Amino acid sequence: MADLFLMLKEELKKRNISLSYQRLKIVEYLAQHLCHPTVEQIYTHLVPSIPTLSKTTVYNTLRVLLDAGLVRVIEIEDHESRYDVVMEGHGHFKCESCGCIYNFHVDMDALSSEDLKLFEIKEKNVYFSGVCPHCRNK
Amino acid sequence: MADLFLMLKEELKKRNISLSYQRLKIVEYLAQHLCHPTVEQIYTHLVPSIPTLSKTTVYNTLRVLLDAGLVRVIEIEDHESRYDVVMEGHGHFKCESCGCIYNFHVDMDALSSEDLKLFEIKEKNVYFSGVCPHCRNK
DNA sequence: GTTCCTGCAAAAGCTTTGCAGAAGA
DNA sequence: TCTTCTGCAAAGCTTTTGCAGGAAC
Repeated sequence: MADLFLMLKEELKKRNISLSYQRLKIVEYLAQHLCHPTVEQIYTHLVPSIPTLSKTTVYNTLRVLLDAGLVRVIEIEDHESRYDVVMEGHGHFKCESCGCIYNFHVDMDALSSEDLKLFEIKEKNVYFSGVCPHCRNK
Repeated sequence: MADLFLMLKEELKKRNISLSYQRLKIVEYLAQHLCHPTVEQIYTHLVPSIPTLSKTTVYNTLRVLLDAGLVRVIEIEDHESRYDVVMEGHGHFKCESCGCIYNFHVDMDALSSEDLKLFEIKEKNVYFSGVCPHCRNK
């Protein structure tokens, strides 16, 4: 993948979204951790280097990115939202043992149904769950 | 579809889950409203006929049904859980305008990926969103 | 009598809102 | 200066837990 972080910065500049230090760090974190972090994870990871950071700012920033269409929310039978910065056609697999979320390729175009021919489809999500290879080997 | 309500009652009896009046009504509601109700919807609908009903009981009952494998939880970018009593291979479409959730047929077996060959897949969910025909015509 | 079910009240957890002060243009 | 961003505190929501009273067997 080309540098996702740079691409995101570019996109933000294009949309006139100012890039404060906090926002920069959050975007950087998202670009480096494609495992779909929760607000909690982002916050916990960044607080050591930005001691004044608040969760409100994490929420605010994610909301801004969401409105700009740069991230997507996914919720897989949790009551925490997770944020996804890669938008191409892929599904999400959640390991019920370690809780980690993996991406896998899905041909979203092939995924349709006669039942929906009169529907306007704007978003397609595929969520699997089970046990990942790492946990199976234990 | 054969009578889903009777089928569910049968399944509950098989599993030795006692069927109180409250539980009976909740199961009946689920069987009659396949549009994936929230706890709120179930509660609001049943309270007039069962004035002493509490949401705790709705939660309790759904938990029991969940543990018995008779319902499934779905969460589509809401912070409310919705409950699904039909287990066969189908996806869920949420209309972003009216909020209603529709089922549509998906060939879940055809839906897989090389990426997951080492994973143990236990559940497959397909969530679409967009605008339903009814709302498009407004 | 023992077990399970109900439902009030309170707590817990995630997210949003109000607002004042700080930072940036 | 004027606007935007930050972050504390508090509120809002959904869901869970503790527990006492009640129903069923």
